[in-house]
Amino acid sequence: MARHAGVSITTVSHSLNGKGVVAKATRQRVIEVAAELGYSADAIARGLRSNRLGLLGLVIRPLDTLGSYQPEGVDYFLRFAGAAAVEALDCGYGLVLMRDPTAGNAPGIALAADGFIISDPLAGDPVIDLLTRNAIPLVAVGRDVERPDFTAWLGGGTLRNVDSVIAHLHERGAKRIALVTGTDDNSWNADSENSYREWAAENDQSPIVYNQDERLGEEGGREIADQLLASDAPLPDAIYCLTGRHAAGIQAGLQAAGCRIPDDVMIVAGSDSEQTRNSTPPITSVDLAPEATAKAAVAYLVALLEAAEDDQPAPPEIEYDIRDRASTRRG
Amino acid sequence: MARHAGVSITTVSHSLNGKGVVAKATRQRVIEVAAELGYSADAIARGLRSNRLGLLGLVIRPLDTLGSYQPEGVDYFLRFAGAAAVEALDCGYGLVLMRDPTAGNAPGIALAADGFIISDPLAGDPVIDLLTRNAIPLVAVGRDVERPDFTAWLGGGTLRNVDSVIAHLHERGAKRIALVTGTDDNSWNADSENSYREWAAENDQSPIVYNQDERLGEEGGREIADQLLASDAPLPDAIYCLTGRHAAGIQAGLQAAGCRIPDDVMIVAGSDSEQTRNSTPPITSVDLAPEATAKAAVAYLVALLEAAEDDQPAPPEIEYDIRDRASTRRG
DNA sequence: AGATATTGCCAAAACGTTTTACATTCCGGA
DNA sequence: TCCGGAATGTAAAACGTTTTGGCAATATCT
Repeated sequence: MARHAGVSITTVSHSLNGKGVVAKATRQRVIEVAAELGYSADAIARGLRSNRLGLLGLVIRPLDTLGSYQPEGVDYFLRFAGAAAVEALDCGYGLVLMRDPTAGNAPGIALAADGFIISDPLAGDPVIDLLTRNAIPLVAVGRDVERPDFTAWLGGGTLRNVDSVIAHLHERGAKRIALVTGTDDNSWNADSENSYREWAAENDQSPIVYNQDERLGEEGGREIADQLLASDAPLPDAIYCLTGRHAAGIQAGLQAAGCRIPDDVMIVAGSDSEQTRNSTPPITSVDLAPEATAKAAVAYLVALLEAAEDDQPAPPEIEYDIRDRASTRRG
Repeated sequence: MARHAGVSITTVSHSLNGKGVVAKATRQRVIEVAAELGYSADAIARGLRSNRLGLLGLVIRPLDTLGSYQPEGVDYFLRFAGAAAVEALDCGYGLVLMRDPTAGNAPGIALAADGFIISDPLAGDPVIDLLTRNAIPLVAVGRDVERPDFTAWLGGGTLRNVDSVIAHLHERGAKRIALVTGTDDNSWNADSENSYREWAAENDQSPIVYNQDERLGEEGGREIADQLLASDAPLPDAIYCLTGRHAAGIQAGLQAAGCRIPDDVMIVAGSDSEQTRNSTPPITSVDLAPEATAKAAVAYLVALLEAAEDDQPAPPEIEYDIRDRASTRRG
């Protein structure tokens, strides 16, 4: 390239990057020759010098514990990943989806990313340890409940979802509201349960909480339905179930026992999915806005990477809507 | 690192990579010190030397033309991307989803990938040009119809889908079968239409073919329904519609005009999606097996990358199933 | 005219590996 | 005692950039 343009390697670099001092004419010529030759600087060599590859890593923790990366009907994460990849591209970065990079055979490329997005970190997440140890910037979606001083996370709105959902159910006439969470040790489960218990305490209701393994899917929901039916206590008149697949299973299980939805029991899912949209009746759900969240997370991370040390941006807020469906529409 | 272990940089490299000649004891010690320090070779520097980053690129062409990367209800591509990412990880690679790298502001990292997967290349696809010019190995899903000598592609089974679908419809009693394709200039559309026309010629049926822009989604399907209804020719008694969203729109459009599905017209979609699963009646569809296809594509590409020049592997075959639903189940 | 800036370019160092080719030590055999 | 070869380790080159410092040549000032 340098030979073709009749200048030094240095001048080529300066011309193409707009750095240094190069005569306009020379710069122009170099740019033309580069275009003609289809030349562009090798990203790896450039990365070696600058320690910036132009690559973001994405780790979706629930998929690590779920084992499968294609759980049927759970489209939240794939939509999240797709949207994140696109937003990254728009910011001039590539995005690599990875599994837990602390687990054994992570590809060497893992730690070469400029920054990371961790979706739903576990409590005291070792991935966050690894990254901070290597001084790699990261942004989390959902907080690490054991790391209160780590503030670069977004998605705090999920906390307020509990209140919105309870308000929604009250409005529709619910009196005794139960909560069903997953068992992953993340803030989505933990904070939701805490908020719920707070509300119960404030309203003199004895809390009704079930925790069910996310991996069990609809079948796990049916189990919860059985437990509710077998319980001595009367059935709640509304159930807030964080995961969509559990919600669909609970609804099916209750219906199988002759229980009418929404007239006997109303159901809300904390995460919209194909199952909640297409159950009969369709299940009212919180739309966690995977695309918007992903975009916000990427934009925030990029801002973090490109900001000066001294004026770090604050995490963006995200608003979630309730998709009002027949499972909470009485009469 | 070298200092900590009291050996030269060379010996560290040799020890960790199992190359060169190092005394067993020395190698052991180096490995221990590395583990203790949490040291592992910098992927970028290594990449610079070896020209291998451990990164695969994925370009999904239909999403480039679709404009959006999250078309509602089109889950094929996100499932494909997710599965590809996971399989890549299992093979020790990271996977980067990219847009058309020939279009302007591609991230520099684009050409640093070790190999590429191109899903549904266009005719004479410039992305394939770019990659071959840069000697980057690639694998396509679907062939480039203008590049008959390019053989590293899989998914030829889509050709046979036309036959299977027609056989299925015949079996259910269809006599006049219409075809609706998209307008993207790829082999999925082109080869399907060719196969259909061949079949029509062989069976003395005058072909009924509509082409509709993929981007129009269900609305585009309704338009086709209107055109069918407005046509002088009698309605076909079965429609094979390649995209799921068009199929759902056609079904809705015909139903709105009082046409009964499947009794008056049967419908088959060439690609399963949320719309085909959840229309009333549910639409019989070809399951394009995005996960299996993605896995096969990645495995094939990795085999290509790691094979010696002289024994290149052959592309794998993929089988597709027809999901038999009510839209083709008469009386 | 001589001193001092300014402009335009380049050589060389640095980034952290892998690879090649060579240096040292040690041993056994002549 | 000397030599050849095996065993072990290392120095140096190479990968393709960016960055730093400097050197001419030209322009500007006194």
